[in-house]
Amino acid sequence: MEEPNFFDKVYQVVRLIPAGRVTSYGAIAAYLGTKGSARMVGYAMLASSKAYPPVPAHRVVNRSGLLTAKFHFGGNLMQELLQSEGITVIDDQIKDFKTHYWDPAQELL
DNA sequence: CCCGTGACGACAT
DNA sequence: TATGTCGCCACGG
Repeated sequence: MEEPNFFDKVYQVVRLIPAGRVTSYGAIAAYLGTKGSARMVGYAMLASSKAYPPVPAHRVVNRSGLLTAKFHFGGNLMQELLQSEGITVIDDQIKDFKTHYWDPAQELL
C-alpha cells in the first residue's frame, strides 16, 4: 500500500462518478484542491489505463463537454461507452452537458 | 536536482 | 463572438 498520490486521488474521484454522468477535469482538480492544475488531472488519467481497479475515464471530459479523451481511447470507443450509459454525444460533444454534469464538490458534499 | 511533458482552463486580443 | 497565447503543477527521466 502506497500513500495516495495526486494521481490516486484523481482515480478515486473518477471512480465515484455514477454511470450516465460526466464531469470535467477542472472540477476534479478543484475538488482535490489543485484548482489551477486541471492539466494534472488529465495527465493522471493518462496513467489511469494501468490503474486498478480500472477508472471510468470516459466519463471525464473537458469543461466544454468535448470528448477530448476519445483520441486516447482509440476511435469512437469513448463515445459509444457514453451513449451506452444513456448520454447523447453529437460531434464528439456531449449534448445537454450541464444536465449530465456531476460535480464532486456538489455530490460528495 | 533540473528539465520536459501534458486527456485543461482562463484571459487577452 | 472566435481564435490564440500563457499559466498551472505533479511525475518521470
